[in-house]
Amino acid sequence: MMKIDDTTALTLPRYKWLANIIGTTISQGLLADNQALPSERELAERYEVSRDTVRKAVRYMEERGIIYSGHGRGTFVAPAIVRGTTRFIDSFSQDANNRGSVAGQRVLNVEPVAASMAIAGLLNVRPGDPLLRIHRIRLMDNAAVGLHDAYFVLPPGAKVTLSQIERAGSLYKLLTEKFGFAPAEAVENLSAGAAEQEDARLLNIQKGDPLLICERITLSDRREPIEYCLMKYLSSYRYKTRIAKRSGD
Amino acid sequence: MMKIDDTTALTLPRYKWLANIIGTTISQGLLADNQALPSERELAERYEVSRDTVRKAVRYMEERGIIYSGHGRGTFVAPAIVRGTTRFIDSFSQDANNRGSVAGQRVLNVEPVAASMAIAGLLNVRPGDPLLRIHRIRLMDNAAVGLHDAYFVLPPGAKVTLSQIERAGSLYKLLTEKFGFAPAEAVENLSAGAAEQEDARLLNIQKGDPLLICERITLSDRREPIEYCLMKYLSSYRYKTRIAKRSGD
DNA sequence: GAGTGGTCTAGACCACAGG
DNA sequence: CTGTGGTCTAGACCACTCT
Repeated sequence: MMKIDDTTALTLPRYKWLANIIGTTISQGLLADNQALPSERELAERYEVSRDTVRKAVRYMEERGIIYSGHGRGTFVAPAIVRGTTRFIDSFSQDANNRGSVAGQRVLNVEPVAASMAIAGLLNVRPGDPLLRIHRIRLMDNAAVGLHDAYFVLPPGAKVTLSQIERAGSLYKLLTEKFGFAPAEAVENLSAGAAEQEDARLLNIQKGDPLLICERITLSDRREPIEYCLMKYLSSYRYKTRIAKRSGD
Repeated sequence: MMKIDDTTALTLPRYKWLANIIGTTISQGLLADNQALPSERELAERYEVSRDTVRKAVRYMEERGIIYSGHGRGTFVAPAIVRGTTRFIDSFSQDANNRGSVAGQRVLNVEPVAASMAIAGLLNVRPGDPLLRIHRIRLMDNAAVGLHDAYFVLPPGAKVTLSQIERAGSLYKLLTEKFGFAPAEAVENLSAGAAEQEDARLLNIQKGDPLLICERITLSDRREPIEYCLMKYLSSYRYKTRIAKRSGD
């Protein structure tokens, strides 16, 4: 056995620790696109872990689109075009960072509301049950790019104020730390739509202009629905995503 | 060791074999949403495989959004709302099946073209290099729902005819079997846009109507770009996707 | 404390790619 | 033929959840 590791004295699993080392090397641009990595056996020896642990690190990075491997050929650095296209739940700020922009928001309204029949069905609560609604404009480099209309299922008595949200960098972080909001997975439904009068006013466009419409249901680690969010984005907004291998393996 | 298995005498890896058994049970509706599966140790014993093989099967299904697991709690059936939202490359026919609809197409044009500067850059070829362009209308239950304008990098001398495409159920299948086209991954870029005159005519809508615009670059197993496709869908079309856990693990 | 998933090891053999 | 990734095993211990 080795001494866990050097600087990252946290109890990080060894495969994630290894993945971080390799991932950092790649993100620093020290390895070219499609360049081969050392073989799994060599990595195992070099970092004093079992080959199976190396394989876990490799799979971990493959899932994230950082590297890919071919049977009998080797493991390689994924080209830049696919790196960083893996989506996460709080993807807006994420996306902004990837583009070198600054994500922002202007909260229009935060209020407790009673669940409508439509939303109650989606969130698995009874119509009339209390929800927290947060309506906001999303900004990118201080320019409005979209609208978010979110409805949260929060524990009774959870009180969120406008100033809290504005102080917090991330709404999700605030809800997670204060109210045990624990998003684990989300389902999104994208389509195109035309701007309504109100959308047009808020986004400073014309009524009828095209918008990217995204409906999202967020699920907890127990797969209970905890948020419904209706998002509308300007046509200049880009939603990047990565698609895995074919259905037949 | 056991006798591999009963009917599926193929040399399917044991973890996929196990995943198929469990997956079939779930898709047949024999297990309720969020119902707990037997523990990994029990599955290992029952199916006479090592626990590690069970874990591989579990991870395999987790990636596909079929099940999920919680540390110290157990493994559970993913709710129907998330099952089947994992996207694959040839997703159009896939989507159609999931909705109980029939995917179709009407090929407008298939012709060799010289790469424009814009497309050459994306496909990593030189401007003027030969590409195969396939322009078609996508149908769902015989109604037009979108336009696909695809540019393929194929081996020199590859000849594809209109009748071949119309006979083949899937264009991807045709290209894969005939010309070694081997898609492994794709990057998609979604946005909203307004219908041009030509789009409106083909889709039978008004100029300026909102469209869901999807640009895709498909990569081979060696991560070389092999297809660029510009897709435009009616606002009634839904693009469903699933998002994994947060960025912090 | 009992039971669960999560990590890790040290071997083994198979399947594929490339000279 | 050699080297690579892919599969599989039989243990071990840790970390978490629930009662």
